[in-house]
Amino acid sequence: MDSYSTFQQEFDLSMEALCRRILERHQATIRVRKAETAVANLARIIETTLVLSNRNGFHPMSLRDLSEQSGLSMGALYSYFDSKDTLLLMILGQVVDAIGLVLTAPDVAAGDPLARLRALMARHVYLTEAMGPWFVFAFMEAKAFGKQGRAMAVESELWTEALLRDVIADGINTGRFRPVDPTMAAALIKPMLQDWYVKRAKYRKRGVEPDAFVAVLVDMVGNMLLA
Amino acid sequence: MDSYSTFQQEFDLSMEALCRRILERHQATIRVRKAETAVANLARIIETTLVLSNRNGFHPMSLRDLSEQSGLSMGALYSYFDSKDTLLLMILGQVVDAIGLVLTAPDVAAGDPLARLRALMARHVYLTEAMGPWFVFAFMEAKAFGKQGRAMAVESELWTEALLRDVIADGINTGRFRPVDPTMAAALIKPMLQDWYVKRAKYRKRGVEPDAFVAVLVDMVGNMLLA
DNA sequence: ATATAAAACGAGCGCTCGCTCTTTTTTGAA
DNA sequence: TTCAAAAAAGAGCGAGCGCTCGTTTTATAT
Repeated sequence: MDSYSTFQQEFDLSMEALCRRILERHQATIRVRKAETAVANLARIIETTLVLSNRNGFHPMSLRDLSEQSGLSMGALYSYFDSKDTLLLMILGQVVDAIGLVLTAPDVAAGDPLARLRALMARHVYLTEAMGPWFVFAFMEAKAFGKQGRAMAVESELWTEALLRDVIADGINTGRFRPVDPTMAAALIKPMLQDWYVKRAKYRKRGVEPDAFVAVLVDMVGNMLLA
Repeated sequence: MDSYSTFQQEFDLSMEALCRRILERHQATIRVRKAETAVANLARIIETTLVLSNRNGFHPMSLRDLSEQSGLSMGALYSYFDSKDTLLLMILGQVVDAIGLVLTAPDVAAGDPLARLRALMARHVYLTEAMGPWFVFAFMEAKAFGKQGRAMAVESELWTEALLRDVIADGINTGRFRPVDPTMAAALIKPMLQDWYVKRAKYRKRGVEPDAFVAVLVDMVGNMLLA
């Protein structure tokens, strides 16, 4: 029931849906008026950007490469963003947007601490499974956007960590968890969650599916924390 | 006794020592003959490269930036490497070199499984503490070197993971650890170790020192694995 | 069928990049 | 003090970058 397939039904994180959100947030700079056309081409642009950037990095990707691979001309590209940096910001912004959408959705805050922790971790794994290339991009390229990008990344990191920390603190206060330092425990759980998308290829090669990963994670974290 | 300060006495990972190793490995391309001069300037070059690259990325760093910040002319720089890619390779290669040096050193393989696991994790934390910017650089820029760099990174990742996996498997076979999947356990421990250098600023801000981090890690992993 | 607006096109602009090469400075043995 | 070798210097080169803009193609309404 609380599996990846039900997650996919609950949240629409398809390329089309994500690009529709991007169009909304960047109406001011996108010069194409017909939403249908704009979303379709944004999808082509961003899909290609994620592939090329996750191969060699965003900076090495030239806009001529992007033009060639996406099938849109240089001029057409610049109908959708006013600078290469804006393209980067579109993707980063949508990642932050999706994190907020998924991790603050209701029902995460119900049940006993371990169940809530499980739900939070599962959501994180499922979210990054659905938007793998987006998260890899954000993780690797946040610093390329200078102070603003770095600050955005740090803020998002600390925010997710705080969600974990609060659940752990609750577990300790109700006596279900050992009296560990909740901040440190959260700080150590976060990188395990991130590993799912940063090293996705490794898990794929070993045949580990999202739900199997969540199961192992819950087992390990449970033993780490339970009194 | 088994602390960061004793580690520092055991392994010389000073900038000078590391650059001397780089000079040895790249004698063929480095045109400066006097070792003393070469090591001193390599140190300036690499120190500056790490600072500039970890700020905005290796590709965005121009060699004119590097020249200006390091105080060496364009011509002088090209006495130490024959291309920007070679400079990247020098740093990546020295990271791999140091991993091999530190993690295969004797005495890691003695004692009971948890002690050996502790020793391995401590060494990893201390190594990445001593060479923080090097590891951040390698982590972020490995893909910028195409297939060769990616392969190097994956190989190094799996090699370290295998060390963890073998100790965990031993622990399970001798009945000291719970019967978990050793590969998955190792796969989850690795990102916690990497977090120490990837998010170093966060831990610094919270006043967490290397030995404190190791202590928390051992506590958590111990509860994760002990029968 | 025609007019008009929307969208896509792609050669070309100015500029900065990685890299080279001649010249100048520094070094150290005689 | 001299002078040849070693090292550093930095202007200059062609290539390729991000980005623009006059033109052409496509879509839509009359």
